[in-house]
Amino acid sequence: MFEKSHKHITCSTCAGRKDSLLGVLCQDEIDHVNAHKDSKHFKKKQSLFLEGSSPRGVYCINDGMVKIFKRGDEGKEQIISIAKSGEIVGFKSLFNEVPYQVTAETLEESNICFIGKDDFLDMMDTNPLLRKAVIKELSHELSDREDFITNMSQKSVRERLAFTMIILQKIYEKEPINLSREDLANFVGTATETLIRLLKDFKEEGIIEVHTRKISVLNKEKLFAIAGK
Amino acid sequence: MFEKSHKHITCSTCAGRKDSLLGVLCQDEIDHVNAHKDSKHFKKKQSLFLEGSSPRGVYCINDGMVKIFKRGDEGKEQIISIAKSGEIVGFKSLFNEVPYQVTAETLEESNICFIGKDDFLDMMDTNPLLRKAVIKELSHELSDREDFITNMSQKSVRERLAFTMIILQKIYEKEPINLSREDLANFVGTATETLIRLLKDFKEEGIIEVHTRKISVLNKEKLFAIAGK
DNA sequence: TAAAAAAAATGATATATATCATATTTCAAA
DNA sequence: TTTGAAATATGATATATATCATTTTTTTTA
Repeated sequence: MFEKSHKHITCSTCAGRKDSLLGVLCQDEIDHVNAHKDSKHFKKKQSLFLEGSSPRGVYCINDGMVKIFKRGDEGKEQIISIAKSGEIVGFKSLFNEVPYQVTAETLEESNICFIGKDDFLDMMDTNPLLRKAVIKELSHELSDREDFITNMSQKSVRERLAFTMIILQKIYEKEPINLSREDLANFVGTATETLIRLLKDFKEEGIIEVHTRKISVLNKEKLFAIAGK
Repeated sequence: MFEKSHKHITCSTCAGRKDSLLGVLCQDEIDHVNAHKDSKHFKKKQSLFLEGSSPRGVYCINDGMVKIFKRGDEGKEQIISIAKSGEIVGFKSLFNEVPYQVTAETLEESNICFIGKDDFLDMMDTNPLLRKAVIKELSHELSDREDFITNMSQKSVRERLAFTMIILQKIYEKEPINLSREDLANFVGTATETLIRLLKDFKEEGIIEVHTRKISVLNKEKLFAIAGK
């Protein structure tokens, strides 16, 4: 059940934590985080942090969804990833000692906890498992991005849309994909109008079903076939 | 002077090491690496490792240049980065426990040392500085890739070429850029013919000078202006 | 519930870039 | 030095996709 209040969210009962980076923490550490973190309720379209600002800590999504994007020269967003419950965002720039290179903004109402930089870095120093998990996560994201680059450069928009729908379906699981056409376009890396037209094609080909903005995948196999590899 | 033999390369006299990831090692560690590593001479177009194969260690470029690329569905290469003397390649997949996601191949004759997986991971466990350096490097590369994605999706080929030339000039320093047109195209993410035509434009605009395959940048400012941001 | 604003959809058009074909130049090997 | 192969270059053409304009639908707010 969605909790709207500013009430404290308890780490030990946080459903997402187990499979997150913080799943490796011991009880002492969880207690410490729990005591020091900040629980906050975010409305839709609120930002957690902005590209160019200085990192002060990490954000732990208890409930909700967050888009991570960069702005190009003309201000157009390129969505890099979408994070949901159980995921931790904003830790990359912590190690880099540079301002955030991306912006994080909620896609829907969300409950998100904030863990201060020092608390997080201290845990990194003392907990080898956390360290390993962070390094592994960074490596994983890196190869993800390299895939993304290759897709961007070699696939058509139609192929990329199929690929993106597969990713989004994993994120939304049983729920229909619920993103604005503009966000979708900014994830695929295309113009909104082009995206809308391709979506129509997919609809006519029986690959997806659309209810206003919500999109359900009907034929995953076809998506795979279009996306390639 | 370029050393062609299979002779051992000595870490303590390796010019590149100081500013590399391994610049943080203490004397003991350097001695250990020096005793355990493998020095190898690579001819042009030899691969260090292949996408899909299992990581066995890391490669430390003493002298030479290496391209890192992925193959798209149709086998076309997308160059992700170019590494040169002093850089270490192939460490990402080490932490990921997955096969290499990219291929590394020499662009010219190179002397490259190989450090076994266990040796490297052991140092990571015992040397906090190395750990920090690796994490920082991963974070840095990550934001690099995210820039790359945004450029790919929002810039024209002409803009991307300008951007790529700026990067390449940093890599080649005073030397002219020495890459095949195909490699250049595969870095920019375009067709070879398109790349050649744009190169011709740049030449006619006095931005670059071309001697067969070697390209010198004459007007860096113009490149910046075209690349944007 | 109506009015206003935002998002989605459609249409017409322009163009950057890919693709295919062919010619020319450069390089390597005999 | 000649020969063949590979790389580079040029030309012609097709098309996917961006862009701009407008309409329709949906959502938000008063």
